[in-house]
Amino acid sequence: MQSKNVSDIIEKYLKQILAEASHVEIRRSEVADLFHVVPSQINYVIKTRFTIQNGYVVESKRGGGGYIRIEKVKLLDNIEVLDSLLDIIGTSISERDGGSIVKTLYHSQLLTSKEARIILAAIDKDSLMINNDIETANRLRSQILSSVLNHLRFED
Amino acid sequence: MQSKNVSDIIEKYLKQILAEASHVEIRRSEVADLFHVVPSQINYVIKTRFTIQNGYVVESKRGGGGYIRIEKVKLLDNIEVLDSLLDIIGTSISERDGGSIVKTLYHSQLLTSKEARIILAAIDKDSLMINNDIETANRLRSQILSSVLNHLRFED
DNA sequence: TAATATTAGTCAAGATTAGTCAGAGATGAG
DNA sequence: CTCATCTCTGACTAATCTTGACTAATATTA
Repeated sequence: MQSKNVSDIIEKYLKQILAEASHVEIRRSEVADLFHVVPSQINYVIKTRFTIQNGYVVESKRGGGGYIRIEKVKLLDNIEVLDSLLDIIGTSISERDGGSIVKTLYHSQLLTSKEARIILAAIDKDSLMINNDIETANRLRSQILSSVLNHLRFED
Repeated sequence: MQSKNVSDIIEKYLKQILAEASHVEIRRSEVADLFHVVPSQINYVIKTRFTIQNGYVVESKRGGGGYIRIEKVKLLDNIEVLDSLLDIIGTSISERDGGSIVKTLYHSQLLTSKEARIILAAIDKDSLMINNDIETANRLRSQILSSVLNHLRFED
């Protein structure tokens, strides 16, 4: 099962480092040079293979001394509930349904009551209303809830 | 963790002092000489890394005997600082400044690390971007952060 | 008080990184 | 063979760091 494309090879290279260390910090252009590809391909590899769903957290900085840092996080067991809730959230969700999602998470003991209240404050109608546009608020609510749920997959 | 730029190194130097003392007082030109940079780079380091968002208060004096003094403030002792943060949030705030505020709240033990990560997920650019409009995202971020901070203020 | 010396502040240009996006190219299933 | 999807490229964009010329405030000296 040889890797047929460079993206797979770069992925393997990074994961090999991550097998021994909890994180890896690279200079984008150096890794691109190493594999004789354009720098933006590194972004492609990261975007397609080091997602939060797969248990990776990526951060970066531009400018002098810039870097890309990939961290491997430990995924929790028993998170099927997150996937089913993510399906329900979809691309748009009402305040009422969003509140139900948060309650479910609380009752599943994935959130404390304080954490639940923080999220409710964030997806409140007043926080998300722009130009009195309910549909936009619903879209934003789904984006925020999805992002939060994806971060609940792991523990620090 | 190789700080490849001088600003990071100067930041680390100052924070090392602040880890032991509640404040640090420097002569700008001396620190600039120490790291072989122009004096105005010290201003850059302070402006980007020792803001009130980050939990620091800076004062200075020009002329003979001039100095720059950096003080680490404690949120728990200073309700006024929470007000300052709300002022800074205003009606629009960047992802960077918003992130700094959340991290400061965590370091001040007003948030657990999980609570901080939930908020960071909620105010992430990807969560708030609608129609690729950064200014709208900044406005939403300020609304969400204000809501959460006000919630924290009236809690135990 | 006025002139001079001694500090720090501001700002914008240039350098140095990473990010985005649309389109071209490659691959594989049917 | 064709279409859908994945991979790869490069032009353009954005963020961050570094520098230095100019400005402003304060202290000292004449």
